[in-house]
Amino acid sequence: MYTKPDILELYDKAIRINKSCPDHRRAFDYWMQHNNKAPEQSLSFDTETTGISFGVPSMLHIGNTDIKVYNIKVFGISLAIPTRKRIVLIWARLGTDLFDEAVKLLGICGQKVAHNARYDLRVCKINSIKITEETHCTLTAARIYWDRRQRFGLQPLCEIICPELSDWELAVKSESRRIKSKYTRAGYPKGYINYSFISDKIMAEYSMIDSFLCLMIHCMIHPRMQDTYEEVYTREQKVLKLALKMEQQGLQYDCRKSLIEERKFNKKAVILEKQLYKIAGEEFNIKSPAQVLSILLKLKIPVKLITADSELSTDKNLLEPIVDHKLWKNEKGLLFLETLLNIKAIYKQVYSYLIPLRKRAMYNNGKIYCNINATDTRTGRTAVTDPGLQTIPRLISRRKRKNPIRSCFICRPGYWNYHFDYAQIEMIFYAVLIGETRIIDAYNEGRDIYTEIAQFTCSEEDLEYIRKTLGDPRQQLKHLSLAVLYGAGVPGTAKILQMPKDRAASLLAGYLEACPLVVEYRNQCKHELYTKGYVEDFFGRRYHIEPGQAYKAPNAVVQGSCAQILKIALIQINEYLETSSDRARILIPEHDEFITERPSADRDTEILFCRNVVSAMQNIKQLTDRRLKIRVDVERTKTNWEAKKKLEIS
DNA sequence: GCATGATGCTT
DNA sequence: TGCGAGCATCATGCA
Repeated sequence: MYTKPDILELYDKAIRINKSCPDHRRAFDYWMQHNNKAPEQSLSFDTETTGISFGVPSMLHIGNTDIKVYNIKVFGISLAIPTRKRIVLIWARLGTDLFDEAVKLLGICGQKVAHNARYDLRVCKINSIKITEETHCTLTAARIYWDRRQRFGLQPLCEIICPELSDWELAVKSESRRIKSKYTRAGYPKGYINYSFISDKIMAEYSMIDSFLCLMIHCMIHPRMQDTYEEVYTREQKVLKLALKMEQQGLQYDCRKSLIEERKFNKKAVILEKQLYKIAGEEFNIKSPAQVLSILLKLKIPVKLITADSELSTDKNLLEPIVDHKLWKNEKGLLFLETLLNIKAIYKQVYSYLIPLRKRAMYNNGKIYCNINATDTRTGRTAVTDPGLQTIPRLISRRKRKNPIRSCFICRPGYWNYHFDYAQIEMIFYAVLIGETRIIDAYNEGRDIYTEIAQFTCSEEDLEYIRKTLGDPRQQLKHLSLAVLYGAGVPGTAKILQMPKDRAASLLAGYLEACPLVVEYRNQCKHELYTKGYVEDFFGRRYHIEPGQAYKAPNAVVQGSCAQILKIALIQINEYLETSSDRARILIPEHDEFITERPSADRDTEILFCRNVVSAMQNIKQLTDRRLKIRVDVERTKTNWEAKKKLEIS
């Protein structure tokens, strides 16, 4: 058995930087003054690394060669260990005895604490550092305890908790800048310099305070988590682990197919570019809004056509109607706009998706890894970054064709992918929230809610107008309903539905008149914001919003509640998978959808698997309490995401 | 080199 | 009076 005193003894023999560091003295004083009590057998830690991207090696550009460097390496660990009488801070650099002891300590005793634990746990895993106990995350706790309006890096948190200690990272920041510019001047490539270049003295002062603050924050918040937010907090703890697991699985990506599509797009783009320059009479940078505007003005487009909020703009939503409804009486001009929109759509596909995704996959044997951020958003939604896999296009805009990007995401050999999608969950939650029984009833009886909404909110005249100028009324009413939920006013409605303001105003007025509960709920929110300063979601989680921005409240409550449901579902699906013999895995969450994979098997077990997942998604107390059975659509594919087909399981 | 604005993709 | 939550790209202006 390894105990704390061992490392403390070792520490006594090691460098004693804290004796001479004023920052540390201030930190100790602060701790003693506020008499913070740390949980028994706890310690906080922080890892210092030489790189920050996961799954993607950093690239060094040296001369004409690109060199791949897998450089996410721990080069140091700092610990803050509370003992009965004092708090011991340790900075241990890779290669020292102290480092080895620190690693051992992480592996055995007591409760661990880290700020943004997901990151540190990931780093430790990659570097084969074992962390046995549950790790608490101060970032997660801070997000829950305060509200989600602000960022909660360690420094901003410090401003809230202990402003007198909040300038501890200045030295390391300025040193980092100094070294970077020195090496850059000497011709070293970008990204070559990291914190491991900084002297041990400065690094130690910085890093020890870092983990100390983390411990202090934990001591302050954790008891309150247990009192008030136990359910929410333990849920986030579980999701944290699952996010880590999903991040490390990666998604299969077909680089060859991607490259082929890329070339097709580029070929088209070259032709279109030539056409565009010919019409314009000169070459210009199509990616620059300013240059596009000047060309448009040169072609003498009526200024009011491209004006939004009294400012000139080249926004797609502004330009598209001009082409679609021939609002500009100029054949050449319309051709210009049409070509421009097509080129921009192609650029989007190629530069935002195809190229970045392919590059990532190429360096990782056809796998794409991402960051799954389960806590760090205002409403508690899960965000996926680096790359942002939640925004892969469904259709190519303007052409309304199936998008080739989705066909590049392929199933692993021998596996099927299953997509589980909550049907219209946000609208239903909204209906429940405001008590709109007409929508709930329609949903429960299996009717389409937007068709229903269209019937009781629109006059015949409006419906006729929509049908004539915009197309399918159901789709438009869906847009309108969501816009209302998001708090859009007349200008917003006009923009979303691409109609004149007076028409939008009457449509919106009709909608609100037919749904008085919408207005009533908005007023209720406003009242709560004025009296209490926050609104609560179905889980008792609070959203602090300025009363002046009350229009944001309904959306926060709905989106927040849905995010919680998704998290509960994630945990329950995982629980099922762990007990089943399916060898199935959750690949990634996408707002109101889960993508999973499972080895191919016969139809019976497949249906059973789907039913179990679906029931894990439906059997949620907060749903059943409200007599809600949210429909879950299941789709499956054995090739790629674009080819997925609906699967009936009932 | 960095911050900011404009734009566009998702739900 | 009012356009929710995200992420990613590129151009531009400033230091």
